[in-house]
Amino acid sequence: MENYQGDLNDIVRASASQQSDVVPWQQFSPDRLSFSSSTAAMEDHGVNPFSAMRDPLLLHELNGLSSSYFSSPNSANNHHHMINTQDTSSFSTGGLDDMTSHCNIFSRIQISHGHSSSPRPLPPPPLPCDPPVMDTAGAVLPSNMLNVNTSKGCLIDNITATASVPVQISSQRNLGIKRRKNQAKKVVCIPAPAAANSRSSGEVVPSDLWAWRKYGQKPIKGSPYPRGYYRCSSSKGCPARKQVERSRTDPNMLVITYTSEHNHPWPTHRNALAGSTRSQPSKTNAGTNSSNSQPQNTVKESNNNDTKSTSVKEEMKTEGQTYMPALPEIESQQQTEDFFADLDELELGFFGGDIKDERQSQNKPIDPFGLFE
DNA sequence: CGCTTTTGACCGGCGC
DNA sequence: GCGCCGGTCAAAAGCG
Repeated sequence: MENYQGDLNDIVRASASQQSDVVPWQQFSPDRLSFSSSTAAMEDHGVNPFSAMRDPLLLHELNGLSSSYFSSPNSANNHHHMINTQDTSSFSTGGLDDMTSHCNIFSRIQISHGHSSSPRPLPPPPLPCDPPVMDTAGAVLPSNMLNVNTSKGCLIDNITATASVPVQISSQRNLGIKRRKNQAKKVVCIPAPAAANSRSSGEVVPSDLWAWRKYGQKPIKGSPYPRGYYRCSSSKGCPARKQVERSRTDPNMLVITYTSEHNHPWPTHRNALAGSTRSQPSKTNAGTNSSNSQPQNTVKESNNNDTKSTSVKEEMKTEGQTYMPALPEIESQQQTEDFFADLDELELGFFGGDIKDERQSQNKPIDPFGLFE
């Protein structure tokens, strides 16, 4: 079985050898910053005190990533602008490959909210390779690196249709609901870590502060890459799920689909690693986790100039707290955004954070995925 | 011992 | 109604 086509090992191998084919990519523009992830699909969400928690996935890691791999000093003040929410319906697969192919693999990150209710104008055409953008905290990212996509029923290039299938939150099989309908999902496209980040099996799974347990893997029709199914193991009964798969069009991209939300605070520590072949309970993560019970996405709000990033800024106010429920002053959209508010923060994490600073202060090479440690 | 991953089987939604 | 396919379960094995 280890060599069957869908094995993530193959994914890794493929990623190492393949060039991106088509990567629908959306250029960030300052005027498209707002996070409008609210959707009717999330109405049943209610107010979850934990919904405002940020998923640290990639957050700290990509902080480091960004600062490590993109060292261009210019483009400060743009970090908010790098976050873009869009309707994937506006996605076009054309004309983007070149851009990405010219860039560092880390120049492409997409984050997609699952909503398409508010069609948005087509984005400006992407530039071949925008210069890196540095946030005020010093994180550097190429301006085309991150794409926040809000669309229920969105279709990111390589996201299979299931990512867009409306689903509903439910308990699992015992309720006879295997496909969650009308459940908002958030799709995050990140540069796939190199094989060096792989598990012992070669699987590439970026780690985050949540504890995820893999409960399944399925080959997906039409995709050479299997999809891994993970659930939150930090707390029993936590409905949070995520699916990890490689982009079928760009093996260098990892597509993570988040489903449901955590119903518990951030884990103060990861679950026991026994039996785990995780890529890295590494010093990086382990150190930060063990010494700090709060998420590492302590984003420094150093730039409030952009009034469009309401939700972003609101989220950033939670800095320094173990977790923070949705703040009351958050505008009407907030409640419905709660679900993926944490994921919204992911993007923020790309542009700032303590970890990066720590790493920089230590003058250590940044290893966003624990690849090189 | 408790956790993980792996993997085949099962189940239900959906399209035809 | 049937078959395909995606999502989940659960047993087995491995790891710390």
